[in-house]
Amino acid sequence: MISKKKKVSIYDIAQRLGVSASTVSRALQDHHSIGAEMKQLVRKTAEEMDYKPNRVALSLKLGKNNAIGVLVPHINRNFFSSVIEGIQQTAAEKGYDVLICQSNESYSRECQLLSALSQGKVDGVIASIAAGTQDVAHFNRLEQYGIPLVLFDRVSPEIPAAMKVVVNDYRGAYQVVEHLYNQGCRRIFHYAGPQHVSVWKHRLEGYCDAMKDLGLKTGRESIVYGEDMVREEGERLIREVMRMKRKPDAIFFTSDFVALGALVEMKKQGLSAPDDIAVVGFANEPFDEWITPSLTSVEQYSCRMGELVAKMLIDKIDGETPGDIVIEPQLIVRESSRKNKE
Amino acid sequence: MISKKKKVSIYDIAQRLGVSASTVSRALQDHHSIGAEMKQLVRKTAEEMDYKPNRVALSLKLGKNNAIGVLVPHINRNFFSSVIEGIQQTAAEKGYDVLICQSNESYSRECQLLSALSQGKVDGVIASIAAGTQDVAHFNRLEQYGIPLVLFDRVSPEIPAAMKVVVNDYRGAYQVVEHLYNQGCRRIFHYAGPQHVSVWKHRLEGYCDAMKDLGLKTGRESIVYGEDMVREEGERLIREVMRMKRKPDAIFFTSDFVALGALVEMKKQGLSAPDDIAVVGFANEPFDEWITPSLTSVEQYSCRMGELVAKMLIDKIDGETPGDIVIEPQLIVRESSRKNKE
DNA sequence: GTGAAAGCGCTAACAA
DNA sequence: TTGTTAGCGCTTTCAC
Repeated sequence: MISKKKKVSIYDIAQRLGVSASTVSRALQDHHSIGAEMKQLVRKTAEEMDYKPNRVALSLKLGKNNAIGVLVPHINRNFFSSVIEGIQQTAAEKGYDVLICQSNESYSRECQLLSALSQGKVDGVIASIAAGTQDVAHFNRLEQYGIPLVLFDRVSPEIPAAMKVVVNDYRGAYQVVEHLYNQGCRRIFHYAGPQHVSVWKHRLEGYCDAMKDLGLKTGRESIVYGEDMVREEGERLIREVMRMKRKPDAIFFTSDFVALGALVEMKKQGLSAPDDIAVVGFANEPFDEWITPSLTSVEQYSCRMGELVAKMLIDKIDGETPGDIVIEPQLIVRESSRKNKE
Repeated sequence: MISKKKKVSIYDIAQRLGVSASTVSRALQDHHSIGAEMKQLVRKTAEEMDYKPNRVALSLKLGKNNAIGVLVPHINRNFFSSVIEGIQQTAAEKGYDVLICQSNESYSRECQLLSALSQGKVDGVIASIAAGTQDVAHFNRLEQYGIPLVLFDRVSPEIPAAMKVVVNDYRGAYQVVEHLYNQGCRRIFHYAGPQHVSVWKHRLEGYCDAMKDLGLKTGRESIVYGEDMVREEGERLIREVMRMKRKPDAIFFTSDFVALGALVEMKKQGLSAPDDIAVVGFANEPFDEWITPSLTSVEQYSCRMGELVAKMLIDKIDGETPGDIVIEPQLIVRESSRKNKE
């Protein structure tokens, strides 16, 4: 390997030109106190010498990194990678770098990562809380260090200083039940997620209220609590349902993946959706429209969510105090729940 | 908002303890020249004062960032987000931060981002070349600045200094053709991607060689060149195929998304896969096994790829010179091409 | 075993 | 219009 070229600094330029470093610095910043010819000359020389400003030095000096940290449960999940895409987009436009971390849904990992993010590399943090997290004190600590925090999707009321961007999960769930009701379903079950996670809690509330408002009963049997929200849980549920004397005529899953498992198992068991049991998911994963039957779900506008959340954080970094945002979700009706063919 | 607490530095600790900053620094690093009691005291005080080392200052001083830059065409694509997940995992284990950028397949954006990544924030770069890129000089420039580069998946032979991690696309494609041949297909078409992208070029080569070795003809008609490799192109292709006098009995798509479009359009046109036309994709996207018929594809071990690529870059940063890696892909046979029911 | 001082690359008072 | 200087927070030689 040939010589690793020494990086060129403003001092090198200054020396070559016989001026001081500050002149070079100012010229490069287009400072008004520098003459046009000088600016021209400096810029030309910088170009020639292939000068690149050192952003680390800049950060240290200015106390500003132009970087934001993003902490999510998983990168490789359509919802989160879409949000990240949105964050990236907006951040890049505003000149911010994006530092990515994943908690793997683990509380201890989340603590570690937040602590690392407090070590001065980022100007603010965007996060979505891990499923394994019950105590959120570590998030509040961030603000103590003066690092603005914006939460999205999985939020907590116990982090007062954080701004929030969420989907109206309550409304989304409510609409799902209404839709199922309109399709003629009356015995509607709900597969709920762990209740310490905000989104799953709100969806359950939406389900319960809608059922009540429509005069439908929700009993012990009609609400099932999931754990990891993976495909296998959906398959398991269907096997359980097969053993029930009074089967549901619809199941509203709080996750597309669990719903997918259910659809697969239903096929295996000779049950049809929507005719035997209507099925609805949540999150509108891309595969929803490709599977058979295609899966009714709730769109959360994840990419847009990322854009909003990034904009909100950057505004906060700039000293503004934007308000929380609630995104209205949209029910996407597909084959798995459409009984009235119109 | 209450007072933004001033960050505590080693000087604050030193002052409180009536010792010098260097003592504190050394104590914190467990330097041998510091007495056990002193170390103990410093650590306790640091804890009490909630001291967090400033990693920016560290970077500047040491000339080492413990950060790597990742530049991909799109974050929100299963293949890339899986690779990123793998990169993240390994990087985190080795104490590296991960900075994410996306080129959106655009050449000019890729140039900009690489230039930004040369500004001293990262110790090395991992990249996969944008589809819009023909000239790769900007990648070679990185090495001039002494920033190690590792390419994955979409690579180029014209970037000599970069290490590479790729899938054996040639073998993957070759195996697809063999498989289709064994299923009785003889008129096998290939939907190829833009040929300046390495992976698509190699897949085409594998296809051509396999066809030749098996004594099958490949004519002008049998190779179709795609552009953006999206669903719609698959649908379009099937409509074109409908107009042909001699239809293919199999189509090997170089992308699962295009294959998906084809399957959808085939259903609409009343064609069945694999009976009328066997269909194979590439990349083994998660939805492949959920759609009907399930889609035969080629697994690329993307998450593992991310781990390897991160390890390789970090080794390179540490001054080692690891060799290129070729991952052997695996053909996953599913309904869309399985004619002999065994 | 501990302290003083230089310096990583840059900016921004303050001087001239 | 330009130069001098201090300092962002840290490590590390060199001295004691």
